[in-house]
Amino acid sequence: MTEVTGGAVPEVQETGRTAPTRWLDADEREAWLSLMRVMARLPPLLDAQLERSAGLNFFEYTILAMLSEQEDRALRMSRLAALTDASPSRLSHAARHLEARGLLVRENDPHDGRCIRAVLTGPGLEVLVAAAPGHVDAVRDLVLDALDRQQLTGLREANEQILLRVDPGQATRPAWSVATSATSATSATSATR
Amino acid sequence: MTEVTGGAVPEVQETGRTAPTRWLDADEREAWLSLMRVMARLPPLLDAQLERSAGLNFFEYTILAMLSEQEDRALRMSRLAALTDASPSRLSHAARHLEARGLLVRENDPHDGRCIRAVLTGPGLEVLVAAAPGHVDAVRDLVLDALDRQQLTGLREANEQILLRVDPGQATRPAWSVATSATSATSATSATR
DNA sequence: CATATTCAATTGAAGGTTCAAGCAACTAGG
DNA sequence: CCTAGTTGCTTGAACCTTCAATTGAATATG
Repeated sequence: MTEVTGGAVPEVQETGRTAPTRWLDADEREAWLSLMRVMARLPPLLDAQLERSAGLNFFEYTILAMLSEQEDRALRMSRLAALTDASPSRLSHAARHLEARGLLVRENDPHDGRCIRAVLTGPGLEVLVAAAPGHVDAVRDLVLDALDRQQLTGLREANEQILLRVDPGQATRPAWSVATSATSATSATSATR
Repeated sequence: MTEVTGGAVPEVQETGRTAPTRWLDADEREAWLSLMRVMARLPPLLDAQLERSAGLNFFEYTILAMLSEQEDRALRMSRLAALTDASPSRLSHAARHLEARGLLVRENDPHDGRCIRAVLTGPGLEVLVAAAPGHVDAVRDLVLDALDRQQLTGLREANEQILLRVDPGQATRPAWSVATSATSATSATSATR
């Protein structure tokens, strides 16, 4: 069988070059394992909650939330794809579904014939507003309320370091400031102030 | 449009009950957003690296890694599903693919006619061993080497708190101890000590 | 011992994501 | 201009995951 992560093992790399390959020590393994398990278990739970209570999956919810945060409730598809961490193709398929349900419409951009603006409809906003509280509660129950302020900061700091590697361009971050969180978006609800 | 996360908004819950719904403050939003983005971007990158270099996806790699950590290179399907955070169905489909490629075999468990033991084959171990270094390098590049020891601990602590909520039974944790990380497993390679 | 229930695993269909073209509309070079 | 190349988006096929239904084996109940 195997003792794990101990000795260095020269091995062929992806590129074909040889390298030492540093295996993981105990701390690194525990940290990596915990992240793997969160990544595996959390998204299905959020999906399920939204699916049950609003007939949306997490990705569809995020799309509507992003649109609701815009002043004109609209975004170009390419920008929307970046904000939702989705490929153009994935967004295009999802937008077709949402459009078929009347939750958004797509229209040509007058400034650039190539671009298409996705616009949140009234019914789309209604569905989002109805789904938001349950979703926020789920995020609280599963994530935020499990952490004290220090742990919250620790989580954020680590994840932001990781994002520097994983998403070097930081393409997905909204330019203006911060207001990207899919959850927050939803408060499109009431607080118009 | 919307100012976000500010005011409390009475709203109907999933269960139909009324509740205040505490929106997210700035720190919570930033933390949650960073986690969402890591969950969205990291898995595809690991998948792509493994797919290119070994013709495996992350899930298939994890299956082989889990098996390689066992003394007899075998696990019952249900146990394997728990260890890999997968549904029985998902594992069954994946096992069929891996078996078709000769990387594992499934045989009846003599102790319980209902159970099936998945066993890693020689070629399966070879594929895993060939894939391991590149995968570990990717995990280092994208995650571990982005963090100092304190951040690593912070990440782990927060994720373990989250897992207490997300996976109350802790069903997926290997009983014996720690050696679950998919990455570590791979060192089945050399270190037999 | 017959029957009902639970458990382990599989199956096929439905739904979502990725991948590799492909099609317009814009832009730059000659 | 006009041609070549780039950009924004869509499409269909292949792939993977989920969901509901099913089989067979073990266990519990009367």
